[in-house]
Amino acid sequence: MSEPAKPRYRQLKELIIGQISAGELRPRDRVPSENELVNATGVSRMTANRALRELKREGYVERVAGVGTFVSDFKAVSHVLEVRNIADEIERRGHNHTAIVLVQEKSASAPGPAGALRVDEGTEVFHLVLIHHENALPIQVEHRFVLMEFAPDCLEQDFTAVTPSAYLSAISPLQEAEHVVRAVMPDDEIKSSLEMENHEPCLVISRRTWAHGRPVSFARLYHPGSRYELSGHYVPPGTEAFSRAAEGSDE
Amino acid sequence: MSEPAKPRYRQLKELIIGQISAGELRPRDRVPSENELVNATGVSRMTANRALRELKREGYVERVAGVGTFVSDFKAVSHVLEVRNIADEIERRGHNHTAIVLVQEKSASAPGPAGALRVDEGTEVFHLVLIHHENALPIQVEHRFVLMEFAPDCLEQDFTAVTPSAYLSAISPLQEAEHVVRAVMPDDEIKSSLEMENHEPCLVISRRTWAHGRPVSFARLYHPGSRYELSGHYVPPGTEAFSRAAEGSDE
DNA sequence: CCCCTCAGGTTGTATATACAGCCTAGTGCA
DNA sequence: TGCACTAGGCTGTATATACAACCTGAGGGG
Repeated sequence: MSEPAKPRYRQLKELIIGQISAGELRPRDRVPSENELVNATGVSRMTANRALRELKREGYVERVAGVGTFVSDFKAVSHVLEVRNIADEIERRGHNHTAIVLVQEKSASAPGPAGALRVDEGTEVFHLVLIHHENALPIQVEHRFVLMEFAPDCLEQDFTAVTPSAYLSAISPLQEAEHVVRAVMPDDEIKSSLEMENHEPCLVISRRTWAHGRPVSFARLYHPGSRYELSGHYVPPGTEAFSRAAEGSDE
Repeated sequence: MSEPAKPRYRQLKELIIGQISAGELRPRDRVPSENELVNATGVSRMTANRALRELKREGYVERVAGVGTFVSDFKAVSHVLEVRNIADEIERRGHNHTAIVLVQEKSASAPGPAGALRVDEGTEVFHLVLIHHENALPIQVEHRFVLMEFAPDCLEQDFTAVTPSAYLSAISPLQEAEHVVRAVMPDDEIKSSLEMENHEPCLVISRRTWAHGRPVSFARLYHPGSRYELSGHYVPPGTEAFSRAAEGSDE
């Protein structure tokens, strides 16, 4: 084996995860305290603390100061729909990304985007429409609305080179995002842009990004429903559950 | 203020996040090393280490042993589509959840589920079909396939009382899940079960859960596309980005 | 000119120690 | 019986120290 000896705090974590996984420790059971782990395994308390602290952050256990550490009721069956920069997404697949800009203008915001951006209906915002291609196959139509004060040079950008998502991230690197996923029937414009069959449904991801504590950008991302799948395989930073599952695990 | 004095590692984190947020530290910029933080702020190196280690886990910075710490290109615009137990989901909204069991039997697995569960086509698996209601409105059709060896008493369960998801969690509390989201046109059975209009599309979440290092359950969850929305507001444990955004942040 | 080596800075881990804050259980007093 | 208090265990944080592993860049030898 190519085992350069796992660090001790990791061994401790895996020991405990193993006991939980094997049923020796059941939900709500008490996990050995830091000092008990010190006595049992010979590590220092700080090492035991790190192991338990990380297990807590990962959802395996809950800790109460003065009381103890307990196995979580059930590890949150988690998630994972990471939708970031479609260009990156495509690059990761080793494919080629190109984009066509259909609309790049100032316009009065419609009720939907206005509500999402928390501005009055009719407020001028930047409006973008792009078609993203993966190896010449249209894969996403992006309708985006951006607060003018947030990105004043939005009209001068070349969004075939840098996606709006990447551009906005560059302006304010600390963005949070909300996503809403829906299935709809596409209108004719979307349908032809994505070269879709007649009665094929469409997956719409509405994304709102926040900066400085308020929404600054709202986008509707249209995908051909059956052609493109959002896979749960990608592991966002900090999500360790999936990497464990992926790397074979039991030892 | 009701400030019981934040711990120093937290102050350090907020200091650095503040500098990134204000643009003083830009993506790819070098963040002060642990020792520099020690000299600058007077904390011990272990405290600086903890601050930087957590910032790394949260996606703010990247660290390279022997080189330094650097501001992330952009904080992964993250995610959040948490799909867990639909009953819990409905309860959280303060509504009433009921379920109808249409199918609960052993059956030979079709190619799709067989592939997902990594068994041969035709292998006998438990097959469930349920309709979930939120306040008498049909909200989800659940087609589920479970490995027989994993849940031998699957036929005796009353899934109107405990959802399959909760039941499986109880059997093996440590489950991981993958999700794939697609939009499709429902077949007649789904369409009538969900009381859908004629050409309304359908949101399908395919979920595969893992236990003991292998897939044990595969489900297709059908939602009426336009009636039900998966909101990104829920904050899963360990996702600190959203809670920060929620609690007001700048201090 | 290229390659090797080595020094120094940086992260990653581990330990021993210390104190604060929280909670529980039990003691003792009224 | 019922209440107040306390001792002890537990987590949370902080520090000082140590060594290993890693990377870069400078310098020297071929």
